[in-house]
Amino acid sequence: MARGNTRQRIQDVALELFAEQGYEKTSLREIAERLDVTKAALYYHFKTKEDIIVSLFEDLTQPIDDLIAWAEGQPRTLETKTEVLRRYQAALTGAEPLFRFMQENQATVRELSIGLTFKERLLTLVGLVQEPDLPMTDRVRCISALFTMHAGTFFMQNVEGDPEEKREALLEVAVDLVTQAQRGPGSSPQ
Amino acid sequence: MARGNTRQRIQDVALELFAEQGYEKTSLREIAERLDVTKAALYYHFKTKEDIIVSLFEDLTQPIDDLIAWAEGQPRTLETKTEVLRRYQAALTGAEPLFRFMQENQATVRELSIGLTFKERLLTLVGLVQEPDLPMTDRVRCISALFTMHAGTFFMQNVEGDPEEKREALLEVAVDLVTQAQRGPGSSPQ
Amino acid sequence: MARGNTRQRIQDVALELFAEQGYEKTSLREIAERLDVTKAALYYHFKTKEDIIVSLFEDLTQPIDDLIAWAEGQPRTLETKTEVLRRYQAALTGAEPLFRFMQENQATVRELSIGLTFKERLLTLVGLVQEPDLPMTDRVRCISALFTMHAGTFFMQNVEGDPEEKREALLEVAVDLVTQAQRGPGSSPQ
Amino acid sequence: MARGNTRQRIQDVALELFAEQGYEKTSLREIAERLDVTKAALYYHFKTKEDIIVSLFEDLTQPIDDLIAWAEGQPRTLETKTEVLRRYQAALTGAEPLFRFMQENQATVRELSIGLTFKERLLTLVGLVQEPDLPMTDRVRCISALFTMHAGTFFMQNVEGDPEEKREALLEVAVDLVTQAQRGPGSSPQ
DNA sequence: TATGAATGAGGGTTCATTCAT
DNA sequence: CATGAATGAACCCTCATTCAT
Repeated sequence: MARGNTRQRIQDVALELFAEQGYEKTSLREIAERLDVTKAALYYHFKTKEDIIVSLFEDLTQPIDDLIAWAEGQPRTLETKTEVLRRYQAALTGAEPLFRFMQENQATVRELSIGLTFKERLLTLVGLVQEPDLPMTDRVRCISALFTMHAGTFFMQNVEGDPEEKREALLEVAVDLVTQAQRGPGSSPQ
Repeated sequence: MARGNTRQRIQDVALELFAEQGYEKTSLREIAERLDVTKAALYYHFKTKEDIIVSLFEDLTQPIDDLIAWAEGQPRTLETKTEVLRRYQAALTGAEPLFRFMQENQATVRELSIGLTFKERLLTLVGLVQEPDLPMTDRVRCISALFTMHAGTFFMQNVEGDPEEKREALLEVAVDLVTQAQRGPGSSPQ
Repeated sequence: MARGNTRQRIQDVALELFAEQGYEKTSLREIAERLDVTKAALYYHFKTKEDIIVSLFEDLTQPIDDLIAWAEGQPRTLETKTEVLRRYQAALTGAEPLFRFMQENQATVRELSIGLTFKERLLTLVGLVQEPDLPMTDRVRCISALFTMHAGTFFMQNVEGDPEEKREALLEVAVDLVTQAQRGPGSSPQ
Repeated sequence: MARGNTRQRIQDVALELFAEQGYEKTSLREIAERLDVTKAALYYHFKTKEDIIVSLFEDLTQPIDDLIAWAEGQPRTLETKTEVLRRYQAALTGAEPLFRFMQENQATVRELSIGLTFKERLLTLVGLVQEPDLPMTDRVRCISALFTMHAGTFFMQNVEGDPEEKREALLEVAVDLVTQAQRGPGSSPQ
């Protein structure tokens, strides 16, 4: 019935299963069965199992690269930084299963070559919200800001409360951390 | 030569390989080969592959349970909370490979029954550094504090600087976050 | 651009690959890719993979059948025999890749039904250069004559020397063998 | 019942099937079934399918290396050369299925790394029955001598006659060729 | 304490082939 | 003439696990 969109359907089902059970524990047979096609059909659309996952990452990488590119063209003000955090959270929310998968399968992702690339991107992002030559404490604050949103997004699901409210709280704390780092040493509230 | 310590050696090698390559990608053959014994020998010491990993987690769980028990017997002052964070960081540092493994193989750990248990423990820990009925923002701060140390410990390896200094910075930021949360409602715009 | 010659191009590429890697190790995908068409396109020109190889053999069989037919119409003199060897060598040289393929993939060719046919043809050829009722030694000489050219053609590539000179030497030795067999029993140099 | 000899039995069955159907067309399933064991059992004894075939070749290589070593220690007389041929024929006869396999699966063997090695050995053998600086014709005679026995051994099965008698005839012709080459240029009966 | 030998299930991958368009 | 999409069968291989010794 549906046709021409098989590639997309493979990606969807694969992501769902990868996120649910992990990459290694998800077999191509499983993916194929859920799509009601043969394993061999998958190979018409993707050269290897790894190719499937890599294709998913490419879809993810783009928004982040866009964000980095945008930020690099802006003045490094608090407003820009806040906006970076806001957009990063949006990206996280928009591609939640993928990010969840990435967070929960780092050991796998690491061998994917794209894995390192992602860590680099995260470091780049950190660089964009922090001033140069900051004391270590403030650099940690910036890293913490990103992690708060990153990990928090997933961990907070175990916490009761309105999702929207939780998201806002995460962003607020992250912005707060970056703000404190912005003021630099000596200005932390006594 | 060495004798009676085979069980321990299996655990050591297993942890090392699990942390390096992930649980699913590490085969018993690999572990056995590195120990220069047969796969069958492993089965003398552990009933299944999962048993090996579970045994590792038990070694990890104890210190955290001790920490929780200790904290529950203390007054919930800032000093106590700071000490909780300090001790948690010590636990992290002392069992780094295991924590790293846990962080990078969540998808696997999740199915281990012990996995949920660990998330619960982390939530308990969060509860111990936060006052009841805190506004969402401050609850996020407490979560963030733990995550900062947790993820930071591993991520900071990609950042230049003296390890000791980095550790201290992580702790400081974490304590800072808890402190801010401590002041609780009334000090943040209500 | 080129048109109508696709069938020929398939044969060319197939032969090249079969000769290089063997029949079983050469996939239709490979052939198709090298021609920059789809696998399905091959099926427009050939009903099966085996059909491709059979078509190649047919092109080869003809010259040999012609040679046999010609020889059967000649008096069985030394001149005729020499000419048979000369023409056989010419056929070998002219269709080198195919003969090489045949020599190196006998196990495959054997199941091709055409395979037996070829061995028969070779035996027929042997019959044409040998007198009836020859002693075993002289029959071996005739077989040896054919083999010398056959295998020699390929093996001699590993030997240094001018190709033309090598070819002539092969023919000379083959003719020599047949000549010795011609003289029959009792005449071999004691 | 039988035990401890499984490795040997695998080799036997594998050789039989490889010789009969070719290497690529013989599946491990087939080998396993014929031995009434699981495919996995094969992998206990051999690391890969290729390993099986390589192990077969090693068993073959030894006698030839021995022959080469022996010949190199002898004076290069006609007697020695005759003995080389005789022993080579003995080796051929003793490991017939393997040689047959090798002859009929050259395309496969070629990629086996051991393949080239074998051609080298054959060239070495040729060197041992020929004087240095022989004219091309006589070098061809020496090559022809080896090929006569080599290919002849298998091809002669299609020829009627007592096997023993055929074998003797092959050897006689081979010795004859080497003898003619020995006398060198100018001595061949015109 | 350990090993040698084997198993059953399943993994990812490739192949020749088909057929509607 | 040719392609895009898919299939079914088979392939080699690896794994966790077992058990007699």
